[in-house]
Amino acid sequence: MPELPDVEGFRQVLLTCRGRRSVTDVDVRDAGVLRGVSEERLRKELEGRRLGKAWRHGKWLFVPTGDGPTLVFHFGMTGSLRCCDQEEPIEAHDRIVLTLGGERLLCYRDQRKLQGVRLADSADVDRILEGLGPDALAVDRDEFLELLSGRRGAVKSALMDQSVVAGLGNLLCDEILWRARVAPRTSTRSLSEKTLRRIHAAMGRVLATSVRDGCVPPRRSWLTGRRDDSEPVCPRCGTSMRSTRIAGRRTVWCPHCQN
DNA sequence: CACACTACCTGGGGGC
DNA sequence: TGCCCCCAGGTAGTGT
Repeated sequence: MPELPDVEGFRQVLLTCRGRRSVTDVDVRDAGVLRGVSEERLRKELEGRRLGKAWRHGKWLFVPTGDGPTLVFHFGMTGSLRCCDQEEPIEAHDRIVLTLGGERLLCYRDQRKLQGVRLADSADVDRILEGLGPDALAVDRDEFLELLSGRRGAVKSALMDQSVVAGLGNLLCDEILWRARVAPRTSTRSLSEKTLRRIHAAMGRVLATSVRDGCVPPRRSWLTGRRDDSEPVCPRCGTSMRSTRIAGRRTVWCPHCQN
């Protein structure tokens, strides 16, 4: 599920989970989501510390803990973060549950465990950021053109590459290219500057709406709202949409609008 | 270096 | 009903 807009929503969950209460309990219900940190160390480092102001880069979420290490979340394809009262039931996929201020629960839920939770010192944080391009929400037009220049492969592959631009995932890329009327397999190198600008503009609009909604909205007027139909048609022109695999991911596009 | 492909996990759905 | 295979909004590792 989580692409930039979803993770931005999880950041809001942290910011609004009743201020910055200190961690009073750390319940690791499935150590399979811990990356490079033991259950014992996670508990030791977090208990008694206050969660600072969360920040996000691409699909990564960073939570400083006062003078301690930074708590780092990545949500893979199925992760989420929620804040609830202690009375609410813990579900099977709630892998880590933090108690804040003795009363609120912060639950890291993730079915597939493709990614996970880690503790990072500042060097670790730098290492993560080094592998990422600029955040998709912060890339201006000129920088976008620069980032995509010299790329040979499919434009969708370039947009999906987190080291180029951070935050775009499979749904966002299809949505952006559909809105910009560019076929996903088009070689990046063959795109005119004008077309690249159109993609950048589409990225901005798609992200703005998606961040507001906390996800890429499955509206019927969007490609995302059609892609799971048994026989999807383009919301713009009614043409049957095509489906293929690019960069290992299912890719849906309109052969009429996007070419 | 740029790119493509697979493995890593779990669970839901379709076909037989 | 059970089993098997495929698929799913991500990334790291490996090979070309």
